[in-house]
Amino acid sequence: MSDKYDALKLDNQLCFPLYACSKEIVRRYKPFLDKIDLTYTQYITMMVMWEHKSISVKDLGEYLYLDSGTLTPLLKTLEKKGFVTRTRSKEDERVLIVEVTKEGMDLREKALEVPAKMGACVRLSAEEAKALYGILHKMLNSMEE
Amino acid sequence: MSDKYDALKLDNQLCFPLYACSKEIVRRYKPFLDKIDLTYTQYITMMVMWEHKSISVKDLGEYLYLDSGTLTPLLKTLEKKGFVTRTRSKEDERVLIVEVTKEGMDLREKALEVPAKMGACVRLSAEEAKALYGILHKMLNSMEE
DNA sequence: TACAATTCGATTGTACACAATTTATTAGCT
DNA sequence: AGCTAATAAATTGTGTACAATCGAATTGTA
Repeated sequence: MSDKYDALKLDNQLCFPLYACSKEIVRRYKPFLDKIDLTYTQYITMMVMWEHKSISVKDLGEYLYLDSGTLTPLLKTLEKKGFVTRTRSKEDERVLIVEVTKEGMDLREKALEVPAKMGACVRLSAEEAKALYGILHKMLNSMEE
Repeated sequence: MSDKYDALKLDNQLCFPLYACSKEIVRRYKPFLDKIDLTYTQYITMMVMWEHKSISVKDLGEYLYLDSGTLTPLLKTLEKKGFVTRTRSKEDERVLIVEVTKEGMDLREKALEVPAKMGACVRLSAEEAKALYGILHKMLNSMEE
């Protein structure tokens, strides 16, 4: 019933459902995010912008677990769409400050329906959601070494 | 303490830690997978190949939640590396049969250490791992509509 | 004050992901 | 049999991800 290769079976992986679930959920977001002209990564970036208004690329990357290779082109796209501005810091020219524009803040109103609509897609009980949230954050913290 | 925008805060998202966790874990796999010349996606593809030996691209995609747009180039890479062959089915020329080669099966031996090494990276208790596994599979099932 | 080390963002290159379209083949229907 | 619909991969185009490297600016230190 069990052999030495059991640990290499897809069904026995913990990481694979995590990876698959993550992708499926992002796919579920797409129809709602299309309406406000954002991709999922742009959406979570805007979440940070809505809260912080002004932030460096470095700090943004730490919140989002993304590096400049991903953020630089993404922020240029958001700038082109008019949702953020990108300006070098006066105090330290190495630092690039990202700031949310009025259009970016206006988008927040339209984005309000996204979490509501998505909530209906992910059918988990309150206890399951809480357990999942706790375990994922524990994993993330343990991985920041 | 709470406002109408609470649902749009990164900290209140359930999907974001899922997305971040998934990426971080894939990043953790990299050093181990580099040793056997596979990316993470190629690794889970080989897991299916090790179990099934022979399978169509369509069935492979259903196991992995991936479509031909991702699988076609990935399988061509695995073919170039000598781990699989790609042949049209005699019964139905539309179907492409992927088969694992001897080199592909040999790789399984070298891959055995990967789950062992990764287990040490993901510091979860047995109960947490089991709960996570259950919740993720419930989500995946509920999303297959 | 020189200057080596560090930091920050941008760039480059590789590899996914997935929607949308295309092409070839097969199945279903009359 | 003839034609339409459906199916399976491949292709195209856009957008991440991330390692590695680069270049400019700043810091720490002798």
